[in-house]
Amino acid sequence: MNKKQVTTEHHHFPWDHPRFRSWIAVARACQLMQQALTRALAHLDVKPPHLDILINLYRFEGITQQELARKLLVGRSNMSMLLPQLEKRGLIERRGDERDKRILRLSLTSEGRTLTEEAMEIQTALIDKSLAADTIDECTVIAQSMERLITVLLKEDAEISEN
Amino acid sequence: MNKKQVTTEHHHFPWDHPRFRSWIAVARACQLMQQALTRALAHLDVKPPHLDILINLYRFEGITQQELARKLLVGRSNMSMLLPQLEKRGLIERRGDERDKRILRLSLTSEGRTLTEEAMEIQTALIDKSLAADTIDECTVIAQSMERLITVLLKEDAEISEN
DNA sequence: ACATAATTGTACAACGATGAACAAAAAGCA
DNA sequence: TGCTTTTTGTTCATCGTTGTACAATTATGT
Repeated sequence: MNKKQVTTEHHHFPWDHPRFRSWIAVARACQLMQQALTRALAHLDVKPPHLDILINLYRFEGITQQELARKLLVGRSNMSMLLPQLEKRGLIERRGDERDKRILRLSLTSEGRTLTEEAMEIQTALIDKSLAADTIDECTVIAQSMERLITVLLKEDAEISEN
Repeated sequence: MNKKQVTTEHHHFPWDHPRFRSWIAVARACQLMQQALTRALAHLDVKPPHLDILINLYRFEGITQQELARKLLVGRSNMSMLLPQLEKRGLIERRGDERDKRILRLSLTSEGRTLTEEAMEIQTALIDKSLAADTIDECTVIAQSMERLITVLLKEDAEISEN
């Protein structure tokens, strides 16, 4: 009994499948992290989607709504819903471009920048605590694996959009 | 210029922070995987939340709605919305427990089991393709890291719920 | 036993995300 | 130049998820 009889395992059930198990863990971890981040940011009246936007404006000043939506992997209509809210709160500015009157260039106000820095510190602290048991090497393995996966799936998306 | 002047890097920006970068990649990968899975399952008229339910009923026959919600990290009301849909489609059954008349015990019908097996194969194939570049060892590193993270955050949740 | 608290599932209102249809502007092309 | 196509952003109807309030049932404690 219990001897290794087969070298090519057949994985009758998905949860016996190493990649499947890994991915399930990744998905659950994401869900929990999202919930934890939502609570951690609540006192700033900022939710994860808002923070995603703010961080990208922090990095890429003058980006357009379209580019922002593409980076965040959401639809343009989503930006059309969220950005006016942030604008009314005085966190961001939307200025029309002179050369191309279709596009709106986005930037943080100084209050927006301050709030973003606060929120990023909270998020960084949460991530740090959650991954505290991992070495930097392990983090690098994870990052590279996920970036490969992102590349694979984005390439597929592009091919689908081509029709 | 460009000489290494500091040995203790201070990570002025989050995106220079290894753990932060790793986590951002994880989150984006999850988003893309969710979208890809939605498309891959569309022809079965099954969406990722449905599949999550079906897989858990496949593994844990006779589970209650409460337990199911806890496993899936969603609210009970969510189950109250989704399960009747699956029941009307003849994929699952809900039977009241005799000893405790509050709870409903869930199980798959034979059609539900068949559909679940089909859908799991699709999901497994997608995961396999997406993680094809990773060795089993790398997958194990990822799974262990994520499971540690899940443990950490679940423990926090429990402490918060205690009040 | 009885009253109170906790658990389980449901109903509903509120919020967020999505995709399709639309208008305005720019680019491509004859 | 004029016409069509593409790009950019908005609006709106729809769907999914959440949290709260509620009813029914069970557990707890005196």
